[in-house]
Amino acid sequence: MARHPSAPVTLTEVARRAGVSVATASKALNARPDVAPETRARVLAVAEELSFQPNALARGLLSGSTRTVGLLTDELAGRFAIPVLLGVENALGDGQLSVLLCDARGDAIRRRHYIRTLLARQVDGLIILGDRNDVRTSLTAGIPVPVVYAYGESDDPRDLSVVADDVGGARLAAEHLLALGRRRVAHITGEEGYRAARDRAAGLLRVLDEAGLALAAGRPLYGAWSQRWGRQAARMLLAAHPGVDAVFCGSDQIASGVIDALHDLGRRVPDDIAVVGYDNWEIFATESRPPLTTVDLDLERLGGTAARQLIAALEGERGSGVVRHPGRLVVRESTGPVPG
Amino acid sequence: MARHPSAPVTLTEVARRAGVSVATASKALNARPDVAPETRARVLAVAEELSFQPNALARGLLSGSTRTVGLLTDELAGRFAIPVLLGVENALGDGQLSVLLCDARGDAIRRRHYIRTLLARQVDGLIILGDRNDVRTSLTAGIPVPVVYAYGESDDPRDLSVVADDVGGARLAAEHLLALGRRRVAHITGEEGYRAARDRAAGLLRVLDEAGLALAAGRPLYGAWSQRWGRQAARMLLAAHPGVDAVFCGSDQIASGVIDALHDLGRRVPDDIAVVGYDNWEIFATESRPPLTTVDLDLERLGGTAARQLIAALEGERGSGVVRHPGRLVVRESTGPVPG
DNA sequence: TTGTATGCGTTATCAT
DNA sequence: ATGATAACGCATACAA
Repeated sequence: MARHPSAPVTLTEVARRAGVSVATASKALNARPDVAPETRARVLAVAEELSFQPNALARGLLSGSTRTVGLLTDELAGRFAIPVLLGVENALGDGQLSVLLCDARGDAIRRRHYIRTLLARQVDGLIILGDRNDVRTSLTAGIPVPVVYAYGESDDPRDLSVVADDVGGARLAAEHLLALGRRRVAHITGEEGYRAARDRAAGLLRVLDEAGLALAAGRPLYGAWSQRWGRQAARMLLAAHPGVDAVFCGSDQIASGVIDALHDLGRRVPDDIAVVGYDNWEIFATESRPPLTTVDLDLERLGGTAARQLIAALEGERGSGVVRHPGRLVVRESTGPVPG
Repeated sequence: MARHPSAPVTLTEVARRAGVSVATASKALNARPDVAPETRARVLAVAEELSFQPNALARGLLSGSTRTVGLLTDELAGRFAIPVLLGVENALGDGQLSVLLCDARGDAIRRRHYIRTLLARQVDGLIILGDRNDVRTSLTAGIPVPVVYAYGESDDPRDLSVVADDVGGARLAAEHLLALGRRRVAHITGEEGYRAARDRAAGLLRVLDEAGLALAAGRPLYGAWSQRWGRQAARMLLAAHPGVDAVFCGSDQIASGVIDALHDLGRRVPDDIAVVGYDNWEIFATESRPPLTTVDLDLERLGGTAARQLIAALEGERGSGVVRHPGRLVVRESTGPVPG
C-alpha cells in the first residue's frame, strides 16, 4: 500500500525506492540491455507495487510522439459517423493509439478551432470524418501531421480519402437482381444532391446498360431519404409501369416504404416484385416484411481501413488518392427465397 | 510565410523573432500585467504570424492539468451510448475540455487497460459510460481523478452516477394515459433482467395504484425488446383481455409491433386502444402509423449533465449519489388527437 | 553496470 | 519591465 495514495507515482519515486538512479530505473523499465538482472527485477518489483505508469506527457514531450490521433467529425449525430468512428476506435486501440474526439457539428469555425486544439495537443495524425459521401474541401493545408479523410472525400488528390464505393455497391445489387431473372428494374432513391444517390443510380444504370436493358420508368426516381417518399414513389411507379418486376432503392428506409406500398397494392414481395435496399440499416432491413436484401456499406470496416492507412502514414508510408471501400451484398428474402 | 513549414513553432522561436526572452514572451502571450504594451504587441504579432500554439504537453507537464477527460464506454456500438457521448462531447467542448475516447467493448480486461492508459495520459477526470441502465460494479478504487458514471449506475454510493429516471418517465406516460380517460392499461415490455424494464413497470404500477386501478392482464408482459414480441404479446393480450383500452410499451420498437398487431386485429389506434412507447427512437416513433406518443430519455442532456458534474468535480465540487435525469413525454397521435 | 547531466516546451520565481 | 533559471517527468548520451 502506498502511504500517500494521491501522490502521483513518478519514475523518480520508483528509483528512490529501488535504490537506483532514475536513469537506471528508466533503462530497467524500458528493457534496455545494459542493466543487471537483479537490478531490473528490483525496479520492476517496485514499479509493479506502486502501479507505476510513465507519464505520457513527459514521454511525449521528449519523443515528439503522443500515440494519439485526432478524430474530427462534421456531425457526430448523423447516422453514418458512428459506425466509422467505431471502426476507427477499434483499429487504433489495437495499435495502442488513443483517440481524441472532436465534433465540429457542421460549423467551420468550430472545425478550425478543433484542428488548432488537436495540433496543440500534439496529435500524431488526424482523421477527418465527413457526414456525407460527397467531395469536400481539403483541410490539409497547414497541418503538419498525416491526415486521412474518411467517408467524405477530399477535393485535393494529394490527400488520402477512404470512401464507400457506392457505384460498386449498386452494381452488386443490380447484378443480383439480373441473376434472379429480373428485367424491368426501377430505381427509387433519395435526393439527387447527394453523391450517394447519384453514384448508386450510376452503378445500377451501368449494369443494366451492359445487359442491354433500360431502367424501368426511364430514369431514377429521386426524392427524399424517407419511407414516405418510398411509399409515394412506389404508388406512382406502379400506376405508370405496372410491369415492373424489381425495385432497387437508394436506402433501406425508402425500401421499407416501397414494400409497405406494394403490400397495400396487393403485389407480393418478392414473387411479383423484388426489392433491394441500401445501407443494411438493421432496423429497416431485418424488421421489414419480408426482410430486405440490401447493400452493407461496411462502415466499420471502412473506419478500420482509414485508421490503418493513418497508422501506415505515421510509419512513413504516406498514401494519397481515393481508396474506395467495397460494400457487400446481404441477401435476404425481399429478392427471393433464401436457402438455409 | 514560415521558412520551414514543418519545423514546429515553439515559444523559443517566437521569443527569438520578437527579440525578447522566452519568459517575456510567455508573459505577453498569457496576458500577464508586467509587460510593456509595445513588447506585448510585438510578441503577439510574431505569434500570430507563425500561428504559434503553445505545446499542450509541456503546459500540462508543468501545470498538472491536461484539460482532457477520459470517456470510457462499455459498448459504443449499442444504441444508448451514442447520444450520451454526444452530450458529453458537446458539454466538455464548450468547457474547453477534450475527450479521449476508449471503448472497452464489454471486456473487463480491456477496461482496466484503458483506465491505466487514460491515467498515464494524465486525464483530469473520467466519465464511465454504461451500456445498460443497470447498477454496475464501481471502478473508482485507485483512480486518483474525479469519476462520473453515466447511464449505468455505480454500486458504490460514494460515487456520482447520472442515470435516466425510468420510474419517473413511466409515471409521465401512465399519467398521460389516465388523463385521457384510459382505465384498462396493459404493459408490454422487454426482458425482466433489465432494470429499465422493471423500473418502467414500477412507475406504471405506482400510478395505477394511486388511481385505484389494476394493471390489465394482471402483470407486465415481459419478453424481448423486439417488434416481434410486441406483435405476439399484443395478440395474446387482446385474445385474453379484449377490453384493454391502452397499452404502455417498454420501448418504441415493441410499441411499433403492438401497433402492427392491433392494426391486423382491426383495432383502431388511438380510438379503440391508445399506445405509448418508450425511448423516442425517432425511426419507430415517427414512422409508425400513427406516430407514437413516447418518453424521451433525453440522453444527450443526460450526457451533458454528467459532463457538467465532472467539470464541477474538477473545480472541487465533488458530488456523490445518484442524479436521476428526468425524461420527457412526447405526445403524438397514438394516444389521441394532437392539437395544432 | 550504474550514475550524472542534458533537453523536450512551457510557466513561475526571482533577480536585475 | 525584462531576463536568467528552475522545474515538471522522462529518456538518452556520455562519463565513471
